[in-house]
Amino acid sequence: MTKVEYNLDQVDYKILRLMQDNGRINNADIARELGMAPSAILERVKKLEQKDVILKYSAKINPAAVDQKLLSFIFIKANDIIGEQRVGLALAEIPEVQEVHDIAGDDGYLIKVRTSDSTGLVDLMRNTLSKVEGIISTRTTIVLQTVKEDQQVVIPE
Amino acid sequence: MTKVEYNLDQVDYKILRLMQDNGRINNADIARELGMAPSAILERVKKLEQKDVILKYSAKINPAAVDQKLLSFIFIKANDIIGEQRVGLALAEIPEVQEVHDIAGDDGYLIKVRTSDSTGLVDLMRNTLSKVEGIISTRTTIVLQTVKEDQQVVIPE
DNA sequence: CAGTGAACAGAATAATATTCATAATTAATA
DNA sequence: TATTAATTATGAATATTATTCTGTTCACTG
Repeated sequence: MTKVEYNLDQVDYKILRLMQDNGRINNADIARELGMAPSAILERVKKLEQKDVILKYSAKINPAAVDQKLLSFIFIKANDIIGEQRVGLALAEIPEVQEVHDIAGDDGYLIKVRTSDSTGLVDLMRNTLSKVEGIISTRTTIVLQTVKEDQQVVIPE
Repeated sequence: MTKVEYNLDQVDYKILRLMQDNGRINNADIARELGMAPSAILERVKKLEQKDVILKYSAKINPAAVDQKLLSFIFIKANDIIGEQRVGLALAEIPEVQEVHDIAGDDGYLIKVRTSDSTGLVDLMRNTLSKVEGIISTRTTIVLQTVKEDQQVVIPE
């Protein structure tokens, strides 16, 4: 049980808002925005990283540009023991699988998968998913069009 | 119809891999990694941004740190006309809604929502979702635990 | 009310970003 | 295939940021 206290204040929230919106914003700009010294911002940001408030920085890449045009969600029923998650972890190892969620109700997982096209999806299911021990059944939902897709979180205050 | 040619080569792919993994990596480091001059990397990166291969940079924030501990997926049946997407766009405006996908089959949407807890979810559905015109029905799936969640895309070669 | 620690400012230094002129490479074509 | 044009890279110079460090303030505590 790792109970963590984050203890964030207004300034932290403002920094997070700026960095969530632009992961490459520099300390100088944040400092200007908040009317503080860049060195102070640097300290804050480092602390936010250490406290695991900021988990990672990443460049969002256009899936179409790297030929990953098909997005699908797959519900997977598994025979995992409660609490354990052998299947979930195995699914998480697959590069095309962007998300693995343990969901309530169906003793199963919901995963998000990106492939080049429907052929790629079929291949993935045949060659990779089928190799995962403990999968009982799957139900696939194809995405026709994505209206919004980000990881932006609502920041308080 | 905006048909785009991305025309990426090995070097671009390597850059994308590095930047997807670390959105704050600097040109100097990329240059060292690839055995090129930093100025050349800068040019490449700028081109990747202009071509919309790199869509955005962002800091991934720990949802728990900002009290957004509950993740849910909601299937939404709507009476949108095919091709149009009034409902989808309205859903996309809601800050708690991170994703809106137009899905095949059910003439509906699949959305991903983050709230503080189940109370927050209920509030959102009562106060915000219910205000969206054209929603026929919803079916909610609660996430108990997330095993993996990123936007990393498989980069060729 | 001295002592301690956290947070910030400001100055100095180190590192990186950016610009630009030139060279190398590649592609196009006569 | 030689020649030109266009693209891409280099390397040096400069601008901007990151980072370090010292000193100050302020809140808290014994």
